[in-house]
Order: sequence, then C-alpha cells, then structure tokens
Amino acid sequence: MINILHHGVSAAELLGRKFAASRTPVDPSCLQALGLDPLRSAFEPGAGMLSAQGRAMQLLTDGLVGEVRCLNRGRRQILSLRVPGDLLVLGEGETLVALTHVRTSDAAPLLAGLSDACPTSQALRRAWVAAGRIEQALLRNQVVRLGRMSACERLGHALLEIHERLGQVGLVTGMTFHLPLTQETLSDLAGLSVVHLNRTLQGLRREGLLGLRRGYVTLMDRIRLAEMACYSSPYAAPLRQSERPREAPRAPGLAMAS
Amino acid sequence: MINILHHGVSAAELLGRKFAASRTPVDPSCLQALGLDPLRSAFEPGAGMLSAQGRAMQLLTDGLVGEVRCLNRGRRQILSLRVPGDLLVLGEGETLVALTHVRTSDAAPLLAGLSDACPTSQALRRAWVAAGRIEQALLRNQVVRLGRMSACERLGHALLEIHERLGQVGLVTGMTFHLPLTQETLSDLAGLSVVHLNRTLQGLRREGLLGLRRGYVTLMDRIRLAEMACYSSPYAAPLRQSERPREAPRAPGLAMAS
DNA sequence: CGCTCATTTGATTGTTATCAAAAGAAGTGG
DNA sequence: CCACTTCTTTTGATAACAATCAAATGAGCG
Repeated sequence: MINILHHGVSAAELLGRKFAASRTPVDPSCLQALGLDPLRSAFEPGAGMLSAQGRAMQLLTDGLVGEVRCLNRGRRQILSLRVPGDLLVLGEGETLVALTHVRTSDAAPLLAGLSDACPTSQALRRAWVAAGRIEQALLRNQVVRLGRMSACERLGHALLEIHERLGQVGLVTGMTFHLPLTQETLSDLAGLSVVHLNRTLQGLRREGLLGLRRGYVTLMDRIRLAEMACYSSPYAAPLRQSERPREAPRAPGLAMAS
Repeated sequence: MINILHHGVSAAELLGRKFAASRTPVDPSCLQALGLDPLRSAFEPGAGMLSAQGRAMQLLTDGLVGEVRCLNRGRRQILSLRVPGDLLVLGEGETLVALTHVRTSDAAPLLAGLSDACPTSQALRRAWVAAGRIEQALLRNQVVRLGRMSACERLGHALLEIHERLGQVGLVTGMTFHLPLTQETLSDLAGLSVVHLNRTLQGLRREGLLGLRRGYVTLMDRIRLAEMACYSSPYAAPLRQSERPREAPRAPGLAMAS
C-alpha cells in the first residue's frame, strides 16, 4: 500500500505524471535535466513553510501541505490541500502549513527552465499554464463545496477530488489512498466542526460509501459517492451542461421596504 | 450618485484605474492606444456570456456579472462577482451570467497588446499578472467566507470587499455604492437561503452597520463592520500576522476505532 | 387595475456547532 | 512492560444557526 509520506518517486517523475495527466505532457528527459531531485528539504508536521525558508517556491514531493487562513476565536480554514507533485507558492495573507511530515525540492531550477528560451521548454510553459488552470478549478470546487453542499456532500466530494489528484501522480492503490490527516485537519478543510465531521464520516462508512483504516481511505462505492456528492472531474476537458442553470431576475432591485 | 449600469467611464480609463490601484500603473496613453472602447456588446440580465458569443474574452465595463456553478435541486453558487474593469474569462465547468444589464468591450486588443514585444507593454504584462493575483486572492476570500464565517460576517465581509473593488475603479460615492442585485442573487453569492439572507441584512441594518435603499448600499460604520467581519483588504501589500496560527497535530492518524 | 416578481414575516424543521466527558492510540520514561 | 501523559476519536446532550414551507406585503410595469 502506497505511503504518501514516503513513496520512492522522484520530483521529476512526479511532475511528469502530473503534466501528462492534464494533457500537457513534457518530455521526461527535459524534466530530469532541470536537476530538481538533489535539492531537498524536510518539515515537521505543523511547520510553517516558505516564509521561514528563503526559498520562494518549492515542489512538494512527500506528505501533505495546507494553504491556511486563520480567523479570530481559533477558527481556521484550509483553502487548498497540496499533494505531491504540486508547487508551493505563498499567497498573500495565507500561510502554508505542513499537515504531515513533508519533503520538498527547491523549485528554482523549474523556474529557470520556464524562462529558458530553449524550444523544449515551450512544452514546459504550456504545462505550467495548464497546471495553474487546474489549480484554479480546484479552488472553485472548494467554493462550491463550502457554499452549497451538505456535510456529506462536502466530504465525499473532497475525498473524490483527492483520490483523483493522487491518482494523477500514481499515489493511489485502486480505490484506496493514504491520507494521514487528523479529523480536526479534515474539518478545517471541509469547513465543519470536528464533532460533526466525525459523525459525517461514520455516516458515510455506515452507508457503505467509505472505508477508513489507519490513515487509509477507501472509496467503497465510487459511483454512488460521486452521484451523491455531485462530483465531476476537474480534469475532464469537455464542458458539462448536466444541470439546469437558473435564470437571473429580470428587474433587479435590492430595494428593501422602509 | 453613481450608477453601476451606466457611468460614463471608458474601458481604457477603467483599466487604468484598476491597474493603478494594484500598484502596477500603466501609462494611460498605452491603454488608449489599444482601442478597446469602440467594440462594445450588451447583455440582458440572466444572459449567459462568452460561450454564446464567439469572443474568447471581454472586458466588463457596466453592470455586474457572476461566475456561476449550478448543482442539482436548483442549488446555485456564485463563485465570484465581476465588477466593471474586470476581465471576463470562462473557467472550465462554470458559466458567466449577467446579473444586471451589462455592457462589455471585446478584450482581444488587450490580449494583442500583452503579447506585443513593444517595451511599453512590459508594464501592461506586469499589471496583468498582478490583476490575476488579486483575483485569486478574492477567490480565497470567498472560500474563507463560505467555510468559516457566520451569515453576518459573510455578508459584511463580501460587501466590504465589493465596496473596495468598486472604489478601485472609482464607482463609489463615499461609503455608498450601487449594487442592483436581487436578494436571491446575493444569497447565491453568500451561500445562504434567500430568507436567511433577508433576515441577516435586516440585522445588519438594525445594528447600524448597513444602509440599503433602492439598490444602493451604504456602509454606515465601516470600521465596526470590518472588525465584526474580520475584514482586511486584499490590496494591502504587507503580510499580516494578526491571528494566532494553530499548530498541526504531532502524530496524525485518521484512525477510527474498528 | 392587474400582473409578476421581490421582499418580508411567521412557524417549523433540519442541520451543524458547542460543551463536556469518556474511551482509544501513541509515545515517553521509569 | 507498565504507568503516565498527551493527543485523537467517539459519544451524548443541548443550543445556535440556517433551511424550508407557506403566505402576506410591497414594488414595478403594462
């Protein structure tokens, strides 16, 4: 069973798989040539990343990282979850936090390769743009989950998404993947309280949709789960028009009597 | 009082203000030279945009547009609100919907200007990148609102943000701005039911935080509102560390007995 | 006026958060 | 190996919050 904290896949290989999955493949030798693999760092769970390091950007190779926003009263929201193969860039006003033991490669050589005039890096630039687009789509998914979905749906949707993302970089075993996160961490991802998250997980398990064992998640019935959670892959190319769009009002107002 | 559906500001002028506000000013004459203003389109409220038109990208000049995702059972989430000066680009799986009467300029000349080798377009490219960053930050704000904020906070936060965004392009009058949206539309933006949104609005008004009159919103007490809603400007440059980041768990598990 | 749509109100239900505490896991040091 | 600590998961009880249903009121328009 694959361990997300310690699989043997190199940084270049991860990138290659990820780019191939978003239909913008890059020649493996080109990625190898960047020389990412030797420049490693490691972080303890809970460690803040990037701001402490002088590094501007890193490639996540092992473990899970969260882009986190903290509010008052101890409230915390994980904006996005980063999985191996993802680039770590610090957004304004956010912090990147290691959610597990984490290892990274310095991404500076990748940046250098991007600005290279060499024609082989053309494909790299295209892949870079595609990756950015996917990342944006994932953030939009997060908005929909938090804005309009019930606890069950949020959780199912998020887990389906994680499964798919890990699958892109070859870190799943069939319907099972390693997700060594605290329920509290998951609750911050799903915008729920820990207690309610726990009960929701139990519900999904009772329904035969999910299996949980020692940090491993199994999608017991992916079809039914996807249906329940209105999930559709962010990697699918063609435009979906499965749902009926509601029409906007004809004579807008926001008038409010008085 | 400024009317967002029909102010006299040209497309080039809007862009100039917007870029200046994100501290990446572009020479006005350079923007004028693009020739955006003549190529206009108009949309009725409720109209889907872009996919119908052959146009790949448009610049919103008048009115409000929502990036919308529809789910089953008639559920709808507005991912982001676009205000005059914003670029309209269609994301995968989303639709852009005119929330009011809308007018746009074709943004093709802007794209041409971006890929221009001319040195003056260097500033334009920088501004383009900065605008993209801001837009991402706004989406992250939306995540936090929907994930961890109460109805009051969501609304206050969203309205403060809209006020600030409109202010950037000169479409506010002091603390008042034109927001000709249905409460149903607002509820889809805030991830609330219409009824609850209505009651929340009333609450904010009763608290003396908000004023609403015929499609115009007034921030009666911006300081108190911002404090209540944990609002901090996405346009502020320096990193904030106002809140205490919670540390992640030491020994992650997701074990679940049995 | 009569139509339609938007806002508002009341009543009720359903969902989720919160509080408190027990039970289970995992690591530490004796 | 056990006692001890600490963190996590789980359970129960309760309260706060938000959704839903139903209906009345108000605003705008032909």
